[in-house]
Amino acid sequence: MSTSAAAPTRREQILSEAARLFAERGFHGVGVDEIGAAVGISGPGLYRHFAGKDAMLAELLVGISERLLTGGRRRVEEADGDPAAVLASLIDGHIDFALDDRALITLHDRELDRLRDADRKLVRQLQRQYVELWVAVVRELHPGVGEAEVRVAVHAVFGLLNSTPHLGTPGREATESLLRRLAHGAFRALSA
Amino acid sequence: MSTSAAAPTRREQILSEAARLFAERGFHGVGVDEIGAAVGISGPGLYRHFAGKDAMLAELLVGISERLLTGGRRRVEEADGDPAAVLASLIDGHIDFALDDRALITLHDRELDRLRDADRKLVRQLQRQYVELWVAVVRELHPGVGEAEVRVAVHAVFGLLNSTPHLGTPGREATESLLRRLAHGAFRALSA
DNA sequence: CGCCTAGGTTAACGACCGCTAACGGCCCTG
DNA sequence: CAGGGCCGTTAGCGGTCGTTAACCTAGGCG
Repeated sequence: MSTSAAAPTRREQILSEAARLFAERGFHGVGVDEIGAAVGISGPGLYRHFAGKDAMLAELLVGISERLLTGGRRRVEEADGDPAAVLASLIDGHIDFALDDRALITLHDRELDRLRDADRKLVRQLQRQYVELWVAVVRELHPGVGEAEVRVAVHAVFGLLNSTPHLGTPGREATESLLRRLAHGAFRALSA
Repeated sequence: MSTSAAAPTRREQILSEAARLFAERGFHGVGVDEIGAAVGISGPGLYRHFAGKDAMLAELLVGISERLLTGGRRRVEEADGDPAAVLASLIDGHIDFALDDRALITLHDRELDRLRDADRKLVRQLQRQYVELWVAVVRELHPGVGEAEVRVAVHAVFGLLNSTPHLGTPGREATESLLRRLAHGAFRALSA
């Protein structure tokens, strides 16, 4: 394993707490003093680890987008040739991500506009590539449906899967299987 | 007609522009000067119409929640007795709302925590009642499914329908019918 | 031992922001 | 025509926030 670590480094602690706070109260609603306090240091001590508050948000959003895209690509390769299996795997992966990192999911489509231009463009590009993964496989499964409609449907299913932050989960397993069924049901209705 | 007006009053102008700006850059990311400039007056002139920035957000969120709930109740009454017709009507109504007032949909689940305690409780209560409308009718249609699961499904479909802000609509009619199909497909998969 | 680096601390600055104060013009009404 | 809301304006206050500066301490190492 390359990027996994047993004990989280200080940088990772900060990122994790910042993600939680940003998701709870919004980027502008959280002060650097609060982020520092959440990891036991106070205020400007954060600047030993990050260039600024913007840099934390940027690293979070770029990281999410990269992880989503990388995981998606791996799943497409693993189930190559069988579009139905690819789609099922993409759905499962997205559900895992949504349930494991609710805070990041929230940030992902909420605070994108707070980034500097370069970072925002990078994140947008990664997001777009991730969407293309889904669009390609869904188009294989529903050849009669136009590309624009498929794109809308993919975004809509993202909205469905990303709704997890709003609900008090009634058991991880049950939620997982329920979301899976709902997502498949939505796609199934595409060319009905 | 009681509340409709031909020419928008200044208050309504302000609310409309504030909604747009809040949705674009977040509540904390928009200054009162910007809101004023958007309606042609500048800065503190807003205080002739609202007690403060918080009051604008409060009125927006309470207004959305009330309109959603009122519209939902009306639809339940109109199609009384036929659960399938009620659900179809609720879905259509929610789609209309999502497509007509994207900015408000965005605010609705993004800036709730910026409200004063009393306002937040009111909005939460209205939201909960609206959800209950959906849960009741979906449970009638899927008697075998537990209440917690139905609630999750309803929230998930809200996420699906509210995904409209993210996409560049390819024609209002087409988007409307597409979202309708996806939502029905998701619910259909509930007890499969 | 002496020193450098890593990772903290507190103080303070400059910018911004929400809001109030004080003021003025327009228009309607008696 | 006098007066009073209504609806603006500008000036400025008080607080907060991101960031920098200056300083301190512990630990590894030649």
